[in-house]
Amino acid sequence: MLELAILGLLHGSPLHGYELRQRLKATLGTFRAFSYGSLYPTLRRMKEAGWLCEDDGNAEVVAGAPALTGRRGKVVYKLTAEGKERFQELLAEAGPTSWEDETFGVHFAFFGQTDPEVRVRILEGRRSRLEERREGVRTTLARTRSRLDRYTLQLQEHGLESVEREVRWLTELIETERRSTVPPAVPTPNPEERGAP
Amino acid sequence: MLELAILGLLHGSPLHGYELRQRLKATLGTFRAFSYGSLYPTLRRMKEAGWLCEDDGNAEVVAGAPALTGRRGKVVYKLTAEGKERFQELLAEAGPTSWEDETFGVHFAFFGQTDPEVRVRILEGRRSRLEERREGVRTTLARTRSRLDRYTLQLQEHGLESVEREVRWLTELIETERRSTVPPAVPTPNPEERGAP
DNA sequence: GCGGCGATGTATCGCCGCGATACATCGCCC
DNA sequence: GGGCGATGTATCGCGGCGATACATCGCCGC
Repeated sequence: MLELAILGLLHGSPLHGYELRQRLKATLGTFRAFSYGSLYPTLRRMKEAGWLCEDDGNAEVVAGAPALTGRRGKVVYKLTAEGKERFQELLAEAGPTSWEDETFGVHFAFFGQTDPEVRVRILEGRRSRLEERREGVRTTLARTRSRLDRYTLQLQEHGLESVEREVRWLTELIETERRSTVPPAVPTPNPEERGAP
Repeated sequence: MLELAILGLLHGSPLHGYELRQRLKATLGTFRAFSYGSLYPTLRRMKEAGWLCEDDGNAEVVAGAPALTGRRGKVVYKLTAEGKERFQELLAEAGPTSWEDETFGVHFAFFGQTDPEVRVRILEGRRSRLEERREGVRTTLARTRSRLDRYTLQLQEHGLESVEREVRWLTELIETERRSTVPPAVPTPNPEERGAP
């Protein structure tokens, strides 16, 4: 998850750890913080895996930063070719099957780097998982409702509403995505039915 | 966090691991699952700490025979006196300062076991943390809005709305809590019922 | 000039919880 | 009478968090 985020941010421009974290907060801050305690080890791991390498010395490509001259021990990372591959690979993957998994958020943040079909697929995947979850909660809630005390019940219902809200959001997004994917009035007769309803 | 949940559930009646997990899903399922991978180690830790003990009513003396090659019995846990203390202690604590911290949900689920003042304090604490967070997001969002691409922006805004929604929820709860808390020695002459469930 | 202090910057440690996995027993239905 | 799903206990590796430890930089007051 963090891996994907790093790949995505570094896809724009090379960055060093601290800066990376600022970007992380700026782009994903609403649902995830990512402390240094995970950032630095992950960077190291990724470097060892070959997705990243150090961009030392000459690069002044760092955009929008104050007048920094990289003379200190800043370690600037950039993507390798394998890293870019890996990024696309991860982006296109549907992401794990857990409803708690916030990897979706990271996927979503980098939707700009993907094709429309992948976007729709991922949005629908996320929605399905949430719907399963919603049904699960509804079922157990219906079965146990009478035994739950007031607060537990309120908690469950609030949670349920959150899930429902996100499902609605996703549905909107999917529709928008579909609408904007409409083939631009090409005179070609529409021979191909696009998969899932 | 899981510790608090276990304490709370065992406060009702002694349970064994599997059952505990079912309850966990039923009462906290909307925001947390708690796998066995955390449940069993936590139980062990808590037992060692003295909050729990085994509620093994019968037949423990048969230790001599090496013949029991299988036959793992259910391990039923119950709270010790210290465990009950610990529960109250944890319940009354305001819970850590992180906005991601879902310990609040566990607190809330066991509000029935606490006094009204503690409830209000915890609700307000949670709300404060969310408000801080909301302001932080708003600020960075205002500053970086123009540089963010469409999807990132949408993500941030959705997240922001979620936070706002929860703040509203909490505010309602606080008001309800305040209203239903009978202020000591204030003879308000308005006995009208508000139709609270 | 100089001393403090907050922002920038890299890095590690211990803990917690998750998902996967392994293994064993029970009970019900075909 | 046997298969299979629910019940049940337990462990492992890993990803992420919060705290912490150090450095350096740049700006402020004095």
